[in-house]
Amino acid sequence: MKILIVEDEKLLADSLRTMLEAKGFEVEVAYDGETGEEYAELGIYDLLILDVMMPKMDGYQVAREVRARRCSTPILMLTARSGLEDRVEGLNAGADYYLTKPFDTRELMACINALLRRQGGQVDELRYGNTALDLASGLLVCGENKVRLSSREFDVMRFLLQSRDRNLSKEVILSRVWGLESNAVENHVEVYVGFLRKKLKSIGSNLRIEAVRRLGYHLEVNEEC
Amino acid sequence: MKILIVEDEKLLADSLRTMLEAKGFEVEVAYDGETGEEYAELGIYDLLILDVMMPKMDGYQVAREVRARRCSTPILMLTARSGLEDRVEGLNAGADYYLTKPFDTRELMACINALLRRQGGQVDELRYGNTALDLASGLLVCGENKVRLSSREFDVMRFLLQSRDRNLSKEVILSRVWGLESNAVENHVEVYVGFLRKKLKSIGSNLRIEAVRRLGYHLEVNEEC
DNA sequence: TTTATTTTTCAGCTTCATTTAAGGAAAAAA
DNA sequence: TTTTTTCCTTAAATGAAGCTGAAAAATAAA
Repeated sequence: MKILIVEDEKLLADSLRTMLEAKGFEVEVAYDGETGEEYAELGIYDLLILDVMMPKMDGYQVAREVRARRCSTPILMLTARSGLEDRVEGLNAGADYYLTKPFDTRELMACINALLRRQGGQVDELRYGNTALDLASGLLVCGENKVRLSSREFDVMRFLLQSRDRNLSKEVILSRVWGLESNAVENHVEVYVGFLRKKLKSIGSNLRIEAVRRLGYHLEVNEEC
Repeated sequence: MKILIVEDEKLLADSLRTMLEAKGFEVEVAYDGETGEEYAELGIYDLLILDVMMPKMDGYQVAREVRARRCSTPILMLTARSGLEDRVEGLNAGADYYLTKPFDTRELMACINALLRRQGGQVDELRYGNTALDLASGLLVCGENKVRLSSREFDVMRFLLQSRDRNLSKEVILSRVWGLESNAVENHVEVYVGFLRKKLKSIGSNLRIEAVRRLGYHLEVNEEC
């Protein structure tokens, strides 16, 4: 699970990151609204945590922009302002939850879990076609047949499964799986798609990873199978 | 949109109902937890509003039972208890939002909208006639039939759909789709219009790309179809 | 350490979306 | 009518995008 924190106070941002990483989340941080929006719109996160009070571009604006771009990642708003108006504005801007500082760790975790649960985060396997990816064991299962996926293969497969029929560009897959800072190249995606195709075939899956030139990859259920 | 209110205080329940009905929702009320659970598990509601403090079966329990039955309707918890423990318990019981009384009407509406918005499942597509272009997958859809568009075809089709009945000269299409710096020629547009016509026909679309001599192309809905 | 596994790099190969080009059809102009 | 212009269609050429196998490098396991 990948979380983006948009927060200008480095101290708070870093303590949040530490806490979430301890809970097993992958975390990336943007220290201002513009960068935050840019990252968020990649559509590679499972959750956005936005601070409201930030210089230049505040959290409301980020939320509105992100939603205007039809990006539907859940948004948790975090702020010291506890007024009614603020809560209403936050929710109307596209946030899914509004939490006021100071907040308790358990409360934050409860919120995050509630939001991810709805997103489908609580499931322990991803199914599509005749195939399932067991999230706990990292096994790709089709009937009696199973293969073990390496960690990278697993990440790519999960992203494809989570995004179903949506088209994913290599760029997006790279930033989601290898991370924004990584210097991985597009051929990595091609190679891993190759690995996955081989493994899908080996267990008799009816899933196909289709390439659409210039646009990316997407999963499909192959009917004649 | 259908909402179930589970609330034992008749006064509050009725005022909520009135308010929500005024906003155009269909509302049903259960005055105790057991009835509430029973109704909720029908799975016919778009949202549950649960009071926490109720005789016999409280809101937490209702939420837990409903979730245990794998019913995923969004739950809004409503309560006078504002303690941290309560909020955490509510969220962990399966609620999606926790609102403390007394609450403002606008805030409640903002919450409800936030929850329903998420429920709606964002689809972004361009519709016209009996046909839709799914922007996420790049598919051109007409009822049961779909075709995949190539990257160029997609760009041209999107531009045509965005401009609806307006007339688009080849020059404009070229500069918009191929870019200003490109050295593409007008025949490219002609060829791609040909491709799109073929694909539109293949899925039984009633859209037609009409040519107007010297002026360009525009989309039309063909009535006799 | 050695060995095994996973990830990255790279070069050559394949393929198919796009481009090019040319001839035909239809409309407009002369 | 003939000529000219504009649009349509088809088919072949091309080139960039994607695929693959094998080796190198990195990482984990024994």
